[in-house]
Amino acid sequence: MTRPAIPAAPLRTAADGYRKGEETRARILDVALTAFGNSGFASVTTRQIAKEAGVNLPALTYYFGNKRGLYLACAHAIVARYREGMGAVAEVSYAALGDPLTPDAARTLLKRLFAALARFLLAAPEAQNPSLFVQREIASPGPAFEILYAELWRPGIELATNLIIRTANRRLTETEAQVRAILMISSLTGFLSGLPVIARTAGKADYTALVIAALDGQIDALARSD
Amino acid sequence: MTRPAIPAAPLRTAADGYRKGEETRARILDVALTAFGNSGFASVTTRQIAKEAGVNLPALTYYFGNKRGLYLACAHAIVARYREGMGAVAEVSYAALGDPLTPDAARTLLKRLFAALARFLLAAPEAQNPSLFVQREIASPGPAFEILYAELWRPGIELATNLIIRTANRRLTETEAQVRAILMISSLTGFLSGLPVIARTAGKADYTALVIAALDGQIDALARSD
DNA sequence: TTGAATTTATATCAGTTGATATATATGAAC
DNA sequence: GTTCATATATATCAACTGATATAAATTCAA
Repeated sequence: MTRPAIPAAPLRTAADGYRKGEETRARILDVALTAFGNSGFASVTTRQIAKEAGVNLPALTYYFGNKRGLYLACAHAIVARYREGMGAVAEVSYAALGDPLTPDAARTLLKRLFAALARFLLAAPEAQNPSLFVQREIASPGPAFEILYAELWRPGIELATNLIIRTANRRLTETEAQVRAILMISSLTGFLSGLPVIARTAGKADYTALVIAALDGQIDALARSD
Repeated sequence: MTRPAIPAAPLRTAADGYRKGEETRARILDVALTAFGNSGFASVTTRQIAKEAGVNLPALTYYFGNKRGLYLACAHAIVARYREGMGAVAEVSYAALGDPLTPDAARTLLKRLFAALARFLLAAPEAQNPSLFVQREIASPGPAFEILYAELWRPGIELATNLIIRTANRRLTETEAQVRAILMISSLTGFLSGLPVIARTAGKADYTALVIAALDGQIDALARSD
């Protein structure tokens, strides 16, 4: 009983105690994030991850308990990354939803929100796209479904839905707005999935600007009463 | 050498010769389509498919050579299903692209195309969504990438792109139009991925009508010159 | 420097996977 | 009814997978 099932490593910070372990842990997590995100839970073997991270097999068990634990750690890391990249912008919208909101103001917030999301997602290195991980887990629930659904998917769609309702000047059902919210978010994540394929034929344009322009157009269309 | 590596079954029609084999083959393919579509190539074991289809393991080898062959057969079946469901509508648009086309006419065609796609995709039983299979293969290329890319993805996006260019009355770059095409198609496929999750909280509304309405709104927005 | 906790490495296990050799059953043609 | 291609079933293999027991090495604090 010299070694606990899941060591206390995650509980320590990088500052105190053994630092090298933290680096190894981070390296494994980074590799796993990319691998799982691109290929899914079952397609990736623990040996692949270990090899690519430059560690041996038991290291994964040591740091993350088991494959599932590593996968869950990836999910938590993704949530943290989203919070870091989108938390501020989302918070502004959340706060604004408390008070009454003119359609114009809501529209501005919605545009900012989606522009931020587009920038956040398109900024990530192409191989390490967090949205692919999330998409996969939503499409066919795996070990990390609950986390990603509760921490990202649901609140994200709820926020967008509420903003859309306040943006449209004609009355809009909760369901109608929700459908539009999901369509807009999905368009972004789906675009990212296709991006590597697009870059095959078309050159590398500044897709961020183009995507934001297209989304702005969609948001403008919400307010129109036809 | 009594049995060929891949038997001639696929070459025969259901009408002549041994019919029972055709039915077994179809049953396996149907199960595989659902399983692969929902969980991906690696997550599904041949034993699962065999059990669910009510056959024993070597039957898969007998009819499809190997797991990869079965997966490819699924991809071909999906292409055929798309052709069956969308071929006519797509053909009309293709034909119209030959002649000059007013923005209004292009818009009508585009609306028809996307309405047909929405109906086609949302009509499929929720568990057997062909777009999930395609999405997965595009996002992380597997054995069936080339087929699905060449037969579905590329032509679909090309068609939508050309119609969008003719719909927008202000000049639109090929790339700009392509981005919009991918965003619109992705929104649909992404919506489908999320549908089972949505049905969790919200009841089963008539999403088809709502989705088509939203897409129509997006298409109308294309023509506006802001 | 010593000593204990942390971190890495070796060897190996039991279960699963895709695949095949082999045998038997079924159906159609003559 | 005999015959041959078609179709299904049994048993088994080699490779791979996730995981662990075990030991060595490293790191930091005292």
